[in-house]
Amino acid sequence: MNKRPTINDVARLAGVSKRTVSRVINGASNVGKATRERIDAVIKETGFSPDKQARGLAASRSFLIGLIYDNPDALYIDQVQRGVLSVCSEKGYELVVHPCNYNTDDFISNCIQFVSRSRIDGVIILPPVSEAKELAETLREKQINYVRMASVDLDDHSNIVVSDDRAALRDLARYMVSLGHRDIGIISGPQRYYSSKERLEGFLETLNDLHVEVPIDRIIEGKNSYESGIECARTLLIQSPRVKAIFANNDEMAAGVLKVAHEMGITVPDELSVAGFDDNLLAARVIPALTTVQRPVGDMAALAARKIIAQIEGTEVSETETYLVKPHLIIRDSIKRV
Amino acid sequence: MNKRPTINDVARLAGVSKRTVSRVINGASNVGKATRERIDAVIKETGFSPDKQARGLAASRSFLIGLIYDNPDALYIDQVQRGVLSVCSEKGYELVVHPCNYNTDDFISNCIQFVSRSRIDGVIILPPVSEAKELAETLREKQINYVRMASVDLDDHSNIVVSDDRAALRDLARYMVSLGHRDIGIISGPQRYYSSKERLEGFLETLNDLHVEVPIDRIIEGKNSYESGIECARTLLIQSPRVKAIFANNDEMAAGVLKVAHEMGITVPDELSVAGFDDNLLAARVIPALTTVQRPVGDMAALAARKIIAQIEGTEVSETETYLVKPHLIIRDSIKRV
DNA sequence: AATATACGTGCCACCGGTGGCATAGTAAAG
DNA sequence: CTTTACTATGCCACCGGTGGCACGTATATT
Repeated sequence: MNKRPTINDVARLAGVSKRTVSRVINGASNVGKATRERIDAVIKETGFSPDKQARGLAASRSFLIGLIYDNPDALYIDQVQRGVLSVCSEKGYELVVHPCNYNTDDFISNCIQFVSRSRIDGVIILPPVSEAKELAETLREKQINYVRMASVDLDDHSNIVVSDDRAALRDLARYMVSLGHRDIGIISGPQRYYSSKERLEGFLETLNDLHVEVPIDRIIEGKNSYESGIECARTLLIQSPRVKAIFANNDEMAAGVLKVAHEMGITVPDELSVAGFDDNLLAARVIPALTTVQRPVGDMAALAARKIIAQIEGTEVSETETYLVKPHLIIRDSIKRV
Repeated sequence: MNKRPTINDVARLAGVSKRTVSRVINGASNVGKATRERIDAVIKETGFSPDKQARGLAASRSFLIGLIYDNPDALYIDQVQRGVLSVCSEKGYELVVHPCNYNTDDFISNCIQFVSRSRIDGVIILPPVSEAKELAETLREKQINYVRMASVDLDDHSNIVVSDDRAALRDLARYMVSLGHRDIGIISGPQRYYSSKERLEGFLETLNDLHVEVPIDRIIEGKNSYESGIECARTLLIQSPRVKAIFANNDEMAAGVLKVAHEMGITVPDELSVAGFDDNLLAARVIPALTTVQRPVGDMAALAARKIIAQIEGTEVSETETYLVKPHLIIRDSIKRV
């Protein structure tokens, strides 16, 4: 077809200079009303929309937002993407995804390359990569805009959105105890991650307040995978057969617990209660459906997107925009009163 | 820190014109060996890498590949993204995601806008959007590069990658019958999708060859969701209690069948066998683990990426590159010999 | 009435590359 | 020893916008 109209076409048709058209499309204030209307009309008529490449080249911007992660949970990623995109598309940005490998040496330079090569305007970093102190420092040094999503408050509030996992785990602990549970086992996440630590501590802290003891041998550190859940559940249930309730650091591992219980002929939730975390795809599908904790992932991601765009455009985030969101308990069938 | 080096810096340092540097970074053949080496050295030394924006503006390219989809299956999307990215990053492209709403009126213009605004070099279209004839036609008209992923061969082989669902379903049918199943029920997918039709037909066709009848009232059309699976399973199992095996069009619905069986006190696989499709996250986690069909999604996506890049760069895809891949049966615990 | 201030607009350079063409240098052909 | 034919390289315009500054005109100030 005929080529897309450019700013020059619009300028010619409206009988003004391209500079003025540029002002209009950027919403500059100092344009005469009549002129603005004329130009708007031409824009509508021709279907003109500015070329992001050219705009980017001239203004040193790309209208691209990067998403950096190293997370196996596809569902989580998907929710994040949708949340970010809902904001992006409205503001004229596009989302470029960049899964990476957190454990390689060139991980940081890889991310920097990614940003600088495509002139990405800003990046959103997902856990657990978001916990990498060094990455954040490098980005800050290079003056690259970033926002982290995390479970702990470890940055300026304009650079982070955190879910209060600890508070959610307090709720879960109270809930379990209120149902009469005293013999509790835990399959924690890797303690090198803040998020896993937060959850464990929030849980233990509250149990402690309620005078419920969890002997150290009833706490097993898992790796957050289904397989790891199976392994840990076996160890835990053999080693401490009196355990009547298990909290697993995520739904994947909780599913592993269900599997092992089934193998061992233990009925859930009659003989054993199980709680997960994430409200994964699995959670509602598994039998019995898992009682778990749901983070408002999409909302968090949208908030992160709003923050990064605010940084990029230099508009301050409104003070009402918070940085802390609280996950909430989803009660299903896997926990039963003793 | 100090700004990124530009082509001008490299040219100056190497004592040549920027045009020659441009030739080197584009792998043009007509550059003297000595010159090339000198330039390469400077590039390495300075860490120069060409600015995609500028390159794009000049050459009318963006080095961006778009991914268009309207698919609720996060796991599928995730696998696709990883597959595409493995090829992209190697060839210097980035991936821009664009979930959309297949059912809105402006769906097509929305996609076109997406492509033209960011000058996306080419798009990969996932099912079920990939079945939209009109979209493909519009793209072709506008000379936008595209590759579709689908379950039916409905385009030039350079524009499509198809998984042979029909063949996979033939295998599944043979497998079920070989295990003695004769009383088979089906929860199909929406028949307006080719993929669902292909699966149903492949399955029925083979059962027919093997002289197994499936009465029409044992075929129920579902909507591919878990909830729909539950609903259809209820109808089917109440209406035709003699059914001893069910094929569900995807794992989500198969999980629904499992749920209903559990509710009704029917043991799977002892009293009822169940098969799914997709090898979803659920498949292995659910109890009993689902026998299902796995498509090599990542490989298909990588192939699609290679095809789209070949189109963009004008290099023909090697003839050995096929367009057809065959899914394969994953045998787990949900089907048992009668 | 003269001067200062503000506003609306246009001109031109520039962002960092690529395309087309001109040109110098060198090798092959006559 | 020319003429021809390449090969290697450079020059300059251009892609489609934005930034900085100058300029003309209208309004406010003294």
